Amino acid sequence: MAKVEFNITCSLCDHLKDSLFNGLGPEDLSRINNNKTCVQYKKGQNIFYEGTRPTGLYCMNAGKVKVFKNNVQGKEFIIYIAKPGDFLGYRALLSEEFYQATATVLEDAKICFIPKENFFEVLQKNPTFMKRVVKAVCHEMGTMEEKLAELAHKSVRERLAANLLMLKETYGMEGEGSSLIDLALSREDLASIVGTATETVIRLLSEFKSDGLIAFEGKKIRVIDAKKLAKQADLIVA
Amino acid sequence: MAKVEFNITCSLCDHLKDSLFNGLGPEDLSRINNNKTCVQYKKGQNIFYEGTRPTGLYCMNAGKVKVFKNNVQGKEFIIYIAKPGDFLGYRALLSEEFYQATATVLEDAKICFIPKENFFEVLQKNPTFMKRVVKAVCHEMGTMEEKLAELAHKSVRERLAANLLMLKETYGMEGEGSSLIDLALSREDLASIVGTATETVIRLLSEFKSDGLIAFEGKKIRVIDAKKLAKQADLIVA
DNA sequence: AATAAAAGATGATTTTTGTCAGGTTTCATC
DNA sequence: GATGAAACCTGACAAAAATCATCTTTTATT
Repeated sequence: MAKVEFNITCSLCDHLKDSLFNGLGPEDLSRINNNKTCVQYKKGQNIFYEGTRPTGLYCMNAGKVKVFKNNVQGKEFIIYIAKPGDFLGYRALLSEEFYQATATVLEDAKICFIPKENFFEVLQKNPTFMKRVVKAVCHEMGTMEEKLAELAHKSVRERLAANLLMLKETYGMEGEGSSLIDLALSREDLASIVGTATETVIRLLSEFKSDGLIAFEGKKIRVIDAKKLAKQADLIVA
Repeated sequence: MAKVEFNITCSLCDHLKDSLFNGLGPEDLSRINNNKTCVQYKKGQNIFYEGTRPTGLYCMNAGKVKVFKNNVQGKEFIIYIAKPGDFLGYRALLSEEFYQATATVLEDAKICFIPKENFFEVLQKNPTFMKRVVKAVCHEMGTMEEKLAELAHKSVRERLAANLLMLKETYGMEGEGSSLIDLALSREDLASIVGTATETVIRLLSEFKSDGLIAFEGKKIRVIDAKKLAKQADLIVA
């Protein structure tokens, strides 16, 4: 599959407002813009690989990308799912380490690549931007701490419920009293998010479905009763 | 218990070399030094509480502190253990959020407090320092990603072995062919690190002991056979 | 030193979850 | 629209780990 390039101007990007680049002065933004390369990726293509060295920053313009680690037996654990406006691969770039995870396209994506020189240049010249990045990184760390504690002490049922709610928050399209998670996730991917076996996810999902908490809509999941789902997540055993 | 203050000069601090303050110019360092308050804490005392707002940065001079989250049933999960030279509470400070975890003294500690104004002042005036902090934060994030994947897909036995090795790396005092983990951890605390029940830790530890992988020395654990322990950790089931 | 409290240990039991094996359905491709 | 592959589903079973109960040892406190 050949790389399909495209172009887009940062200042006109639909997702600038959701991105950390938002608020950058015209000079800084054009420095980013003039040095970036934009590529279209198909579902299943890889953006970067665990164990390789980062050479720049990826910024999502369209689609969804999963960032995951493989364990010895080849089981995946999905660390996060990137959506338009998100940065990709900044952790390894900023810690000056190799990538510790692999990024694979879940839904056809358009992603811009900013060479590290240009990113670091803007970062160093612009303390406000630097501060914003630090704040975002530390916030992200907080959600990871949350996940750690959850993984340590919650049951699979609770974690699945909690993750469905989290996905709803991030990818939910609100309907009348319900919300569609706009993300074509396989059961296997969902299992890799929750940290469990695919079969277990399947069983629990159909339980949630028969209890009227969720519904299936093609490849997507609709959250029908967020309150009951929250009860399942919170270990408020009643 | 009354607060016991003490004083120490940053530039003369034994742990400056291990700290992120290392490399700071004399002017910046004295700004930190002149505004800090140093307090001695006894085992069991709390440094900060989940849900409260950070007002500055803690910097460890002596002792050990655990940073943990409590779940609904009161089960602890220990996110990390801070040692001399480490910063404490910087995540919530930099993300401008409430503390998401509680910090409690494990071994009598001396901890300096730097008001956030002064810390931010130095951070903003000194891009090199800022860069060093970002790098450290992102590195820390990497270890958390590692932990997440481990928690998701490894067995308790593997996680316990992996954590013992990690503790050895950080707190190990090297002896002849063995290494003492210089940390007075209760079985309960160890369980909170691994993310399991206390009884399970007790059982596995005594297995490791009878297999000659570790030995007990008072409240501390000596790693006798790191290689075999690594085999237990890696899921190289052979 | 006596006592209480906390930490550590062990056994029995139950629950949860992973694994394996066998199905069906869905989807993409020729 | 046939074919193969991938995804999805279900049941049976085994393994891992949590829970509960009880007991011993260690540590702290009066």
